[in-house]
Amino acid sequence: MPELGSDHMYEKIAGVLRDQILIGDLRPGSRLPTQAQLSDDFHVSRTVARQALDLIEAEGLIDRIQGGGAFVRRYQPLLRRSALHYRSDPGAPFAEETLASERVPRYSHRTYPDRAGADIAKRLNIRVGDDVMRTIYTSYADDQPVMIVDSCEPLAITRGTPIERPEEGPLLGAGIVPRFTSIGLRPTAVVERLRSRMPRPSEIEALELRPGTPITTIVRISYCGDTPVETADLLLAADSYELEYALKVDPE
Amino acid sequence: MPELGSDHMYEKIAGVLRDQILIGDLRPGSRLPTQAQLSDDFHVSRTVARQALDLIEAEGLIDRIQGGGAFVRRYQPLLRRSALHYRSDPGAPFAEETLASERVPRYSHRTYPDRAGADIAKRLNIRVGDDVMRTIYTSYADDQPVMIVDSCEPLAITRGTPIERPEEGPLLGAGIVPRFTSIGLRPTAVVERLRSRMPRPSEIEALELRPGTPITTIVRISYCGDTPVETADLLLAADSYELEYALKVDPE
DNA sequence: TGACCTTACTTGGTATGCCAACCTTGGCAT
DNA sequence: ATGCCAAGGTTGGCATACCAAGTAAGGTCA
Repeated sequence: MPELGSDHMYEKIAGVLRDQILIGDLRPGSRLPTQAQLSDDFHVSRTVARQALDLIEAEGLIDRIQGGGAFVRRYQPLLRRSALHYRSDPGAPFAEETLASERVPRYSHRTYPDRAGADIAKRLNIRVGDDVMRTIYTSYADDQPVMIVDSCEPLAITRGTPIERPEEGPLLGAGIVPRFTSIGLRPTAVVERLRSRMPRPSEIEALELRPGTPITTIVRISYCGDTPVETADLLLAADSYELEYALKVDPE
Repeated sequence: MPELGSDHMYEKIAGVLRDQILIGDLRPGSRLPTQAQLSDDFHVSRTVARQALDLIEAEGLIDRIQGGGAFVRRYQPLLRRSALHYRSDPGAPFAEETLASERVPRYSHRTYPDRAGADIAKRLNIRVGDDVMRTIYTSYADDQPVMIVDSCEPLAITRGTPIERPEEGPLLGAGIVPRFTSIGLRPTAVVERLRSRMPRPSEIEALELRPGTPITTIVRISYCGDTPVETADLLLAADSYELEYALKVDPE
């Protein structure tokens, strides 16, 4: 059935290494044979051994260090749960989900007033140029960047309220539900739209992505009834996250 | 600022081509310069031109045809909406979402009784070896495979009912909500857990994936109250799908 | 006009070779 | 013991070269 085991040597070598990695014969962190070793073992040139490593590197299975060797990559994703992020009680979803994986959470942010562009305006159902409060977060787990969030809230709604600046006050690090609830605008729905693809160079740099790592982009809009109260673009390193969506089926 | 523009020629060439593609200078479907052309233009060997193409191919930006050339890849994902799949009315979610993108839906399936393995048993809260009805779907849009679903339902629940075999009877192609509702077990919640990563060879084959295309795996469990009534493993071609989750925030 | 075939073009697989960059380790000196 | 440095090992970037395999286009033949 599966015609695996191509007649091309570089694919054959890659296949052997891939199998050893996936079977667990080669454990995470362990070192692969050197290129010289591989070319010896398989009776091919180093060129071909390198192509084989190129291949499984693009599959996200190994890390390569110039002068150092190739090593089996670890996979330890965080779990991002909708139930955690969009619950009512205050709390720090990101910190909790990071600690749940026994890793150290940290994030930085920058908040500033901005004007809505065409895209944001459409999402928030406001006019282009209208004032919004914009916050950009970078989240780290064990000092490794795992997520970047670019969030916008219409100032027409939040201006003058205690939550005008998201990262000030008692609800620091809390989700949007408790925040807007605190000003009497309890969110009723959140819509997330996601895509996964290979990253652009700027994204590779921002998330310090290694080769063979896809990213997931999420466009989020939070509603209170029919009015959008917040929108955000999330950028996640796909190898750092598993996403869980808990959906309630409405009764008729 | 962004130190884009490496000092390595293959990255430089890849950068130029990538920019032209992303800017839209090179339109989807259009042909890139030949390797010979590139090596001429940039004064490098064909080896380096090939490396540059290898790179943007791994990013999912181009398709290459031996003897034919390299072409800018198209991106036309379907939209998979939770609201569509888990609504109450009967209907054919996959057909609808495919037609919504003006493409031709088609799917094949195979249904057979099976025994639960450790994983399935745990998800369905039954014992290992218990009877389940298993159905494997392969869905196509314009004859291209875009999704594979491996679904299991405990026969302890469905045996003898009209929905024992999912793809028989009047609710053909319908979602799980109307199906289980028809036997008096209206599902109340669905949990989906997703991951994105580069595909294994078997997955590349099954979904006819091109290089640089990640996949998204979804583990789904459908509940009626606290009892799991169905579980499934979904495998999606990431370049064929955009996923939308509409979440209702529960009132305190 | 349509089917077929030849030919030039283009890409893919692989071998060699060379040097730069980087890591690792062991030895030396303080 | 500690720090520094040199040497060897290993990977990365790139040039050349050759042949196989596949495409595309034009010409021939029916």
